[in-house]
Amino acid sequence: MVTAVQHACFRHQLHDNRPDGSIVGSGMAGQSVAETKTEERGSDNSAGRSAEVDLIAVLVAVTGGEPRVMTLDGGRALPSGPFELAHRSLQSGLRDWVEQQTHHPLGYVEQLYTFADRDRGAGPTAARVISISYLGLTREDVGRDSAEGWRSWYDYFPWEDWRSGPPPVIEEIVAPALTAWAEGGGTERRHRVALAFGLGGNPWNEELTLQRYELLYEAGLVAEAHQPRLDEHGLLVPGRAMLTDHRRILATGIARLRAKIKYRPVVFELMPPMFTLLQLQRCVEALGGRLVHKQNFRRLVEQQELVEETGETAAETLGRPAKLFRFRHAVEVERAIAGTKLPLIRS
Amino acid sequence: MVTAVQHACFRHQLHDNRPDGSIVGSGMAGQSVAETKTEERGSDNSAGRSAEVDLIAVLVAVTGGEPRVMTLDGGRALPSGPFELAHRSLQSGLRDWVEQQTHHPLGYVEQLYTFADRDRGAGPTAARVISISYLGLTREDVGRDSAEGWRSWYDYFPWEDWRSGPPPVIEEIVAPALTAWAEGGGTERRHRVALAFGLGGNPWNEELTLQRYELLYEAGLVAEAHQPRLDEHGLLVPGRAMLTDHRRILATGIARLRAKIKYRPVVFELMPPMFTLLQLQRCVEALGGRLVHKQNFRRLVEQQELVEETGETAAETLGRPAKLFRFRHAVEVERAIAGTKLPLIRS
DNA sequence: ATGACAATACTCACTTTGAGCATAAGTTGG
DNA sequence: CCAACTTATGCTCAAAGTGAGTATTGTCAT
Repeated sequence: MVTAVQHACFRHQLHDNRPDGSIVGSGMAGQSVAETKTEERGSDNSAGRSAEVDLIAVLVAVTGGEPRVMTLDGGRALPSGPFELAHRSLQSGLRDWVEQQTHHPLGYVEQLYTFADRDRGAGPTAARVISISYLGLTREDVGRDSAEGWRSWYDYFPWEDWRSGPPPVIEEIVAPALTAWAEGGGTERRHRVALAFGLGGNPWNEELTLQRYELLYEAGLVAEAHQPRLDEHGLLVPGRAMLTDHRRILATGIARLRAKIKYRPVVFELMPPMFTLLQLQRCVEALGGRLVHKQNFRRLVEQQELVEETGETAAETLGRPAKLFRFRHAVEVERAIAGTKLPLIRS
Repeated sequence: MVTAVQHACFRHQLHDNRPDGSIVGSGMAGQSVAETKTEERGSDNSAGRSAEVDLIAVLVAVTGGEPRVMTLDGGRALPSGPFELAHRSLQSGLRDWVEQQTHHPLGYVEQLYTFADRDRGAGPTAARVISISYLGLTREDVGRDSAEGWRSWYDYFPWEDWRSGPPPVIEEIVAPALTAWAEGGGTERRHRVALAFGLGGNPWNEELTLQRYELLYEAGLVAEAHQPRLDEHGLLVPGRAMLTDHRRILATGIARLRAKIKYRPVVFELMPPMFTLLQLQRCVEALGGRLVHKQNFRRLVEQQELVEETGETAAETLGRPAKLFRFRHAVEVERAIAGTKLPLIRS
């Protein structure tokens, strides 16, 4: 526990929380703008008791060492559709829409977050919409009509890929722009920027994807399809835009996945039935946007008995042939037992 | 990562996931009942595009060493109300309802899960309802009109409190009943029961609260207010019932909180401004339902610099006076940086 | 054979945990 | 004031877990 207290936590007191529990404000004065942005951007009121409910999917696959997300409309939207009474459940509704729109079967799925504002996207007259978002993991079905909607998620967040060192975009564009913006916002704002983007000696934390996006949005540095702030500052951070708040939802999905692979064996949902340890490593690196220490990575995977040898070896082109492994599905059950990190008593 | 793979994970392929990512079925045949119970119990179809949206709160406090939850209606319901267009956001809507119904201010709040079925509670004619649930943490305002709706959450889940050893209910009632039920369900079902309840040599995992409840529900061993299965088996597991699916939502909240205190310093939301380390420990123990090793607990809290001395000591009645500490709010920011557990390269 | 390129094996120095043992500092009942 | 009790704090020790490298071993393309 203490652990109970081991990581980061943020307070929100009278303000809305972010999907990832990120910091919003600690009661200090000043950035009420920041604090109220996430779940409540505008929206006209009236009194009604029903709302339209949308289901949105962040469908992820990793192919060719790139993390990809399924998109529609030329990369501008995530698969989505309204929840209808005909749907058995939220998840089955989502599955219906995704399979219908992308012709891609959905495997592992988990709920991400429920948003209640679309103000970012719709005009001021837009009705209240509830967006229930899901994260889905699959293998890209190479060699089909697919490849169609799959795009590297780094197209949308170029500053998130640190696999070949700090992305130049940060030092060249993001950092200066954000720093300038933060000038007008007190220490708190500068602090948030430094933490999120690893400036001023702070280490980079790949899990803060959503916070970084929100910061950029708040600073008016990203444009979305419906709202091309193109000339406001004459300066925009690179990265492909999306409709309404789909890019925010994508950021939420990335953040969740980056955090989750660290404590649950979900990566395997993205791997083919058999793979080499290097392939597994590349997959993890693609998701995290960072390189990992090869030897230690293998040690972990093996000592945790997450995989088992298949007996076969990869027919690679270069170097010593690697053994092919398969995921030990048994761990799914075994690990259900683990979990705890409290300094428990007894045994 | 490998870590990426470190804990438990479950597959669901064509079935709905549980709020806590719990196991549902692994493609093996047999328990389709289990697999489809969570989010899709019945509900009549028609074609509509809007739904009623409810906000439900699991409001937690720890007083007198007991974890409490705020209830209404004589302990049969959680604070809740419909989301209306007049609400600024989901969270503010929730706050409005809770404060109006309980007269208790809401502090820390985080979204729990969105359910789409109320079949459990409402009759077959019930319209589609979306329930968006939240977890809230506060300090019980002792010495007010309050104390009113606060109930120990172990009233609802007696088998969850292991602070004074394995609860007798398990060996006496739960285990036999579940075992009998599992007989008719193949190895898989027996396995699930053993894992969830720590039978057959398996260790107890306090985080599986929701899975345990679901298992009991599936087995027809718990009754809810609207559906008092009282005589079906002539045997029911003890534990207070609630309206519709509120008890399930409560279980979801408990599970989430038990998991969260292990990696985020949220316990402090439940503590008074100043406290002794033993009080903090008791709070953690109350939540987890398990005892922790005192010395190691302190070591963790201190070495992680989660607290700082106030200089004062507690005016206790017994034993050596303890120092009073306060939470170091700075860690909220510092910890935002941490997070990673990948065997990263470089530094 | 010679390199190049990976896959694998092992080391080593710390750090982090799980479990206890030992003291210290008040309170309470003679 | 002393003995008995109760809780707070200090410390020790060994077993695991981690971060960073170094060394070897297979294969394929010259």
